[in-house]
Order: sequence, then C-alpha cells, then structure tokens
Amino acid sequence: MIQTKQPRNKEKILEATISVLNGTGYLCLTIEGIAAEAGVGKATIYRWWPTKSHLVLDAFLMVTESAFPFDLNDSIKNNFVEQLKNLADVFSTTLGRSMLAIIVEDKGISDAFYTSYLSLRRNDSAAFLRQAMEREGIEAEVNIDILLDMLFGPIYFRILIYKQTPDERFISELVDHVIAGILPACSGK
Amino acid sequence: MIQTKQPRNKEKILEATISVLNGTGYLCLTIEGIAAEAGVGKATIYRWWPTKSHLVLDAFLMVTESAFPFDLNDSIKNNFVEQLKNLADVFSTTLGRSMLAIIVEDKGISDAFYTSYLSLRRNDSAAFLRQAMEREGIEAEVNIDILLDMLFGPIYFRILIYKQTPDERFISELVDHVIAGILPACSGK
Amino acid sequence: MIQTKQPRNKEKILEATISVLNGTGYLCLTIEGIAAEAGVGKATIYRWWPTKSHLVLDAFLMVTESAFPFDLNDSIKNNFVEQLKNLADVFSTTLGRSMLAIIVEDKGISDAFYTSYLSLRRNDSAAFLRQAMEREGIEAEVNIDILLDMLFGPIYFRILIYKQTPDERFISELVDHVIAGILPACSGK
Amino acid sequence: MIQTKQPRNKEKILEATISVLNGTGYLCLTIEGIAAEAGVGKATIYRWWPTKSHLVLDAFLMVTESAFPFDLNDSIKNNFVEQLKNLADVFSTTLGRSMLAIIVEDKGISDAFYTSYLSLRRNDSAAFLRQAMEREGIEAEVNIDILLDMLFGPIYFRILIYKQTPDERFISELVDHVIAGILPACSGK
DNA sequence: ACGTAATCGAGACGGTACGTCGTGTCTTACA
DNA sequence: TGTAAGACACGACGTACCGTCTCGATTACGT
Repeated sequence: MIQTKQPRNKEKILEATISVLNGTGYLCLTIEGIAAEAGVGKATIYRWWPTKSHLVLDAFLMVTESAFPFDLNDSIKNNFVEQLKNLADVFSTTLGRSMLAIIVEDKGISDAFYTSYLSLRRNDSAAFLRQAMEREGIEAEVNIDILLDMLFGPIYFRILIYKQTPDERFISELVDHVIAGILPACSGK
Repeated sequence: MIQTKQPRNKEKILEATISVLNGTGYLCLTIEGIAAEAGVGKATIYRWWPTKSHLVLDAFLMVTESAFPFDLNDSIKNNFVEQLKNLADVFSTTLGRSMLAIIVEDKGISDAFYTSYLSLRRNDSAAFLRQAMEREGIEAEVNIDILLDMLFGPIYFRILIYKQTPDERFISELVDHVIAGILPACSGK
Repeated sequence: MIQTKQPRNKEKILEATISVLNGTGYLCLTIEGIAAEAGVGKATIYRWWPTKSHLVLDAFLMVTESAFPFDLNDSIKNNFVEQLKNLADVFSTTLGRSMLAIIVEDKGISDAFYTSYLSLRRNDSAAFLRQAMEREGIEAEVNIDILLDMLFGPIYFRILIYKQTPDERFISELVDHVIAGILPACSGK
Repeated sequence: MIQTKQPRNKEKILEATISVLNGTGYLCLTIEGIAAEAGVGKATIYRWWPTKSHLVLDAFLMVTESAFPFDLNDSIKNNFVEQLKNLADVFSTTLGRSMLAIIVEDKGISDAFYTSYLSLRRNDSAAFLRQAMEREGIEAEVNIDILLDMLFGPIYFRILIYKQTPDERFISELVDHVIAGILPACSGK
C-alpha cells in the first residue's frame, strides 16, 4: 500500500501543536515553536493552515470525538450528566481551554467550530431531548434551545469565567434544576 | 485648585484605549497604538499598568457600572430580566467582548475582574434572590449558586460562543424557565 | 530520425531565462520563475545547470557570437571601432548586463566566461593587432595586452560603473587615442 | 560633552558589516548576520539603511578616503601611478569588491556611489590633468574624459572581469601608454 | 520670579515572532 | 522512463510590537 508523505506530516504538526500547548500554554504557542517541535519548516504549516487558530481547531477536532452518544434506554438526567461531564472534561484540558480562547476572540474560527463540532452535539442533544420527553410523557411548553442553554451555558460559564472545572455534584444539581423546570407545576407563577 | 497632570493622563489613556478598541478591534490593540492615540509616551502607560490586559480591565471598569440595582418592590422575573438585559448590553460592546476575551485567556486578569466586578453583582443577585424568595414564600430546596449560573451562564454562553446578543424575548423565556424550576412541583420525578 | 525531448527542453529553459530576464530583470530572476515560464519542473533545470549563474552563462552564449570577425583588409581603427561597438551592444542588453553582474560577483563563473567567450575574442584581437601593426610598419615597443585593456577596459567601465552605453563617437575617439599612443612619437618624455 | 548613543550604534553596525564581509564574503552577507555580529536588533539596521546595499556603501565610504591627493610638484606619470595603485588597492579588498558587485547590479546604488565617491576623484583627476598638461606645455587636442577612462577603465576591468589586482608594473606601463598618446606625434594618423 | 527637580513625549534599542519567498532535494503520478 | 508538479526543510527576508532605556523640553514647586 502506498503511504503518501503528506498526511503523516499534517499529523506530526497537529501532535506537535498539542505537545507545545501542554508544555507552555496557549499564550506562548508560536508557529515557530510548533515547527521546531514537529521538525518541520514553517512554510509547511502555512501550506495547510491559514492561521494558528485553524491549526488549533484541527488539533482539537483530532483529539475530540465530535459526537458523544446518548443512550435512549437511560434517563434524561443520567444522559445529560454524562454529556456535561464529558463537556467539562474536554474543555478543561489545555487544548480545550485554548480552543475556547480562540473562539472567543475570533469570529471566523467560532463559525468553523460551530460547524465542525458544536452544531453536531447540539442537534444530537435536541433530538434526544425531544424523544425522551415524549417517551416520558412530558408535554410542557418548553423551548428546547433555552433548555439546552440552561444545561450547557453554566458549564462554559464556570470554565471560561470562573476558571473552574465543574464537578459531578455541580453537574448533577444543575441537571436536576433544569429538569424540575419542565415537570408539570401545581400552580402558575 | 491645583490640577496635577497625572490623573488627566490616565484618563486620556483609558479613553484612547476604548477609542482604538472601537476603531480596530481587540486583535489589533497595541500599546503603541494607544500611546499614539493618547498622545502619550509608551513609558507613561507602563508606569500605571503592567500589561495591556490590566489597561483594558480599567477601561472596562471606568465605563461600566459595577453594580446594577435591584428593585425589591418589583417581581423576581422583572428584576432578572433587567439584570440580564443590562449584562447582555455591557458585554456586547467591543469593550465588553474584549474584556471577556482577556478574561478567558488570562487567569490573572480574571481574578481581578472577579474582585472588581463579578463578585459585586453576584452578591447583589444572591442577596436579592434570597430576600425575594422568602418574601414570595418560596421555600424550595434550591442552590442559589446554580440558579444564578442558570441565569447568567446562558447569556455569557450566547455571547462568547455563539457571538449573539441575547434579545429580550430570549431573556424573558430564560428567566421563566429558571423560575419554573423553583416553584413547587406536583410530583418529583 | 528520433528526436529526444531533452535538447528541446534545454532550449525552452534557456529561452525562458532570457524572457524572464527581459521581463523582470536580473535581481528578480528565480529558478522557480524560469521553470514556470518554461513549463518545466525545477528538477529539470537542476539536472543540467548547477546554479542559476551557469544557466545565465549558457543563455548568454546561446544568443551571442563568441567571435566577432576582423577584416584584414580594413584599417586598425575601423576594425576596433566595429569590435567595440559590438561589445557595447552585447553588454548593454539585459542579458549582457546580467552576465556581467554574475561575473563580477562569482569567480567560478568568470572563469567559465573567460574560457568560453573572453579568451576567444581576446586572442583574435591580439592576433589581428599584431598582424596589422606589422603590415602597417609599426614597430613600437608596445605591450599588446595593455593596448587591448586600453580599448576594452573603458567600454566595460562605462557600462558597469557609469551604466552608460558608449556611443560611436566615444568609441571612435577612444580608438584614436589608443592608436595615437603607438605611432612613433617625435620625442620621448 | 554629551555623547548620544545613536552614532555609536551606527558605527558598530558598519564595523560588523566589514567584519562579516571579511569573514564570509559578499554572497553570504546577511542582515541577520550583521545584526548578530554587531549585537544589535535587525530593526536597528533597517532604521538607518533601507537596503543591504546602502549599508555596504556606507561601510565602504567609512574606510575609504574619498579623495586621494595629487601632488602638483610631481610628474603626471608619478601622480597617476599613485592614483591607480591606490585604486587597485581599494577595490581589491573584500569590501571594495563587494562595493563593485553591488554597483554593477544596482543602478540606485551606483548613483549614490557616483555622488559620494567617484565624481570627487574624477573631478580631482581632471583638474590635475588639465593643470599639469598646461604646465608641461602639452596642447594636444585631447578629450580628458576619454583619457581618464583609458587610465581608470583598465584597472576596473582587470579587477572586475579578470579578478586580478593590477600590479605596479602593469600600472606603470599603462600610464606610459596613455601619456604617449598625448605627446606630439611626428605624423598624423 | 526663578531655578531646580520631577515628569513627560518621543522614539531608539535588543529582542521575538511574524508570514513570505526562494533554494535545492525528494517523492509521486502520469504519459 | 522520464518528467511536471509540487511537498519539503531550511534560511533569510523585512515588519510589527514588545518592554526597557535614554534624552531633552516642559512643567510646577520651594525658596
């Protein structure tokens, strides 16, 4: 089988990116440093990625499953707890935090991130939630988008602003609160 | 009255920072550019701010009320809708977005931001919520921290990741959902 | 008869060299540019020429007669005027100037240039001069090498340093002066 | 006396230029190398010189007397032998050869070189020659420009094309031949 | 009111990284 | 088989800012 050189090189560069990121952090991430670490010329990096941001995005996508599966036989709560734990894990790594920092300061990358990562998970989540609510007989008038924001938003918030990694207890309580809001209430407000 | 030059200079610099930020965006914000805009030597900037990040933080604090008042005579919902609208406004400006970008990528600044801005609002919010719930006879077993994250988190999330400015309708529904979760439910799950 | 591709290719490359040289000048002459212009891979150029300099030398030799004939039936003056006019023409083209620039900065090429071009003309000139002087009965004690330098040197000098192309009048006067020096003088100094 | 820092730096850079030139030759002369040798940032070099060529020109002018004096009490021959020996010396150094290589390939620099160096010597030479001829009663119809080219041209020619440094014997004969051409001849051409 | 400090603008400076270009070598795929 | 196309490591380019550092000129105060 013929093994072209090119893909091997791209992989080397992505691995070097992660390695440098883990070693020195995002603020010290330089193209020259990555090139040196990968044993590659700078031009080779620029051949495949227009900016450092795109490179980090690809590195992120390489190591991150873009979909985290739901289990229809399990409860809403358990499913979302798992989802949010996974989310918290992914974005608490140096790579994940760097990814977020780039997204926050660069609209172009955030679009690419949305397409390649966020919308996939979001769609899975929405689909699961709809099915599960129907199955559990919840007919509440709920805006699924807002529900998902109430689940995901606080995780991102804690990581981005408070620099904390939400633990299981936080996640569990959060999911409880959100679910409480969609169960039939005795009285209106 | 004698007016020393110093305070006037600091003000000029902060104003120049905002002006450059509005003109060219955070990614193009340079100390040299600010100094030129302010008609000031670079050293004068370094005299008072150790890094560009600290400078932006001060600029942000200068133009932003660090507390946004609650009205105890109004409803929980109305109060939080106002709070979140104000939050969305503040962080949808170029200055606000820049502030967030810095916070996300710099732990040191995020601490300072927490002290000077975030904790003040957070404490006010928590205090108000406790009073209001008591007044309205809600005794639900709720974790106030999580409740506040459910309110604020989605706003930051929308701004930071989705690059959207939440509108009043979104905010209103969000507050509704959160409040729904703390009203007494007919049945636990 | 079978016509191999190779000679055709070399020609294409030499022509492309001249074409690029005329288009953008020596300072912008690149192997990549020549390869593109010739519709040829870079490796094909490197197969036949070790450096850009050798390539330009070959291009120069291709378009330049390495010998310019003397006419024994004409006068010394007329012969040298023609020689110098031809010289001035050859080295006033972009190709000729480039050739000189390379010679000046590269000893290796200047040797090759000497062998393939300069010594041939020099020998012809010396032989002609000797014959003609004998024929015209001039027996002056002259160093022919120096005489030739006095003829050729000023032409190169004007072209290389002054960036001028000597005109016919200049050449004519120059030859007159040189010849005046070898005619029998009334008195030594 | 106040010694500003600036000129000291320029001098350091010019010295480093010469040092690198002597060490590795013109083809290996890089701005980065000069900056390193001088212990200076690249930007400092670019602040004062637009191109490497201008830098070499300045280095050349720094070490070269821009005028080499004539002695009106000495003979024409001796004066020009001294002039040409000096010329041959100056342009046989690495620095001198590099200067010439740059002049040959760059019209802009050759203009600057003409203004700062060449025209000064040329004018001195012409003035001296005129005075001396008058003093010695030579009234020949001579074109001084061509005479000077016959003196200087061969020197440059030998250095640039033949890569030789003309020795005293060559120079002496050359001057003899040129002078022979301006002495009254017995017969016209 | 004036001389003496302190303060400031201007910008030079040594660095670091940028993104680009051309080199000369090497690989691949096609003709 | 030979060759175009072009990937590749390398090295230098010229630029932009960084944070530090003089240097005068311009304050503003203490006498």
